[in-house]
Amino acid sequence: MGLAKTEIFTDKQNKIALFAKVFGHPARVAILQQLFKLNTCVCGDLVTEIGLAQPTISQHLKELKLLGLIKGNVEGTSVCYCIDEEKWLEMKQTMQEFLNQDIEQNDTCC
Amino acid sequence: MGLAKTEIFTDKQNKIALFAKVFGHPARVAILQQLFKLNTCVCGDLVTEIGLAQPTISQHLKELKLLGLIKGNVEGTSVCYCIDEEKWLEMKQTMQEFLNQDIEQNDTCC
DNA sequence: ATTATTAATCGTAATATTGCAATATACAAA
DNA sequence: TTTGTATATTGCAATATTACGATTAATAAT
Repeated sequence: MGLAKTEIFTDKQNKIALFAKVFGHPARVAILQQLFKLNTCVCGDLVTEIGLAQPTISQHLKELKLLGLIKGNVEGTSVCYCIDEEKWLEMKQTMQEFLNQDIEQNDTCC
Repeated sequence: MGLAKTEIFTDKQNKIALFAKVFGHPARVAILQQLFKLNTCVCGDLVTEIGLAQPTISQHLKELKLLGLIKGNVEGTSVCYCIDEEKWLEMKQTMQEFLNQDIEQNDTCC
């Protein structure tokens, strides 16, 4: 299979999984950190900064763009990518709600 | 390949990616939510609660256990799984540091 | 001892992901 | 218009993930 049975889960569970999945690769983590650091950034910078081939970076950028976490502006022959702050906030809230879960009662089982 | 080049990233970037990856499947999100809700929980309950086959749930539990986020206690013929609160806290701090990143300067590129 | 119950493991099919070389596209400069 | 520069797309090989049937292992109950 290799195919998640998304239809048996809630929208929220699928949403959390989708956001988490995109952070599940160190290259995408590194790209996002770079975009936060230098708010202005072209793809070429990322290729030299991170040690992956240009098509590979381009592919990772595509996934981040697909989720809406980043947006790109064409600027001559290069493209300027940056964080979509609104979407980032939405994602952050979804993830933090999940991370901040607390144990309801402690029935001392483990 | 299908193989991430972890050696070119920092330990922290790889750590974030590893934690995020385990949340990158709705079944594991659902399992964790169940474990938070009922602090005492056996694998069988999860199989009926979530709609996946027993071996599939067992496999997802294994991944969560491998990362240390949950621990299991044998209790007769069944196994009682629960959140490892200490590890969860460690993970939470790592992830929140990443999520709470802020734009450094705003060079109005996008 | 035999049988039932529960969870783990094995094996395997289907699909997804990662990475890159080669190529295409789009714009700028000469 | 040709040439250079920067990014996207295509195609593909290697590996990973997901899901589950069949089986095994371990304990409980009879």
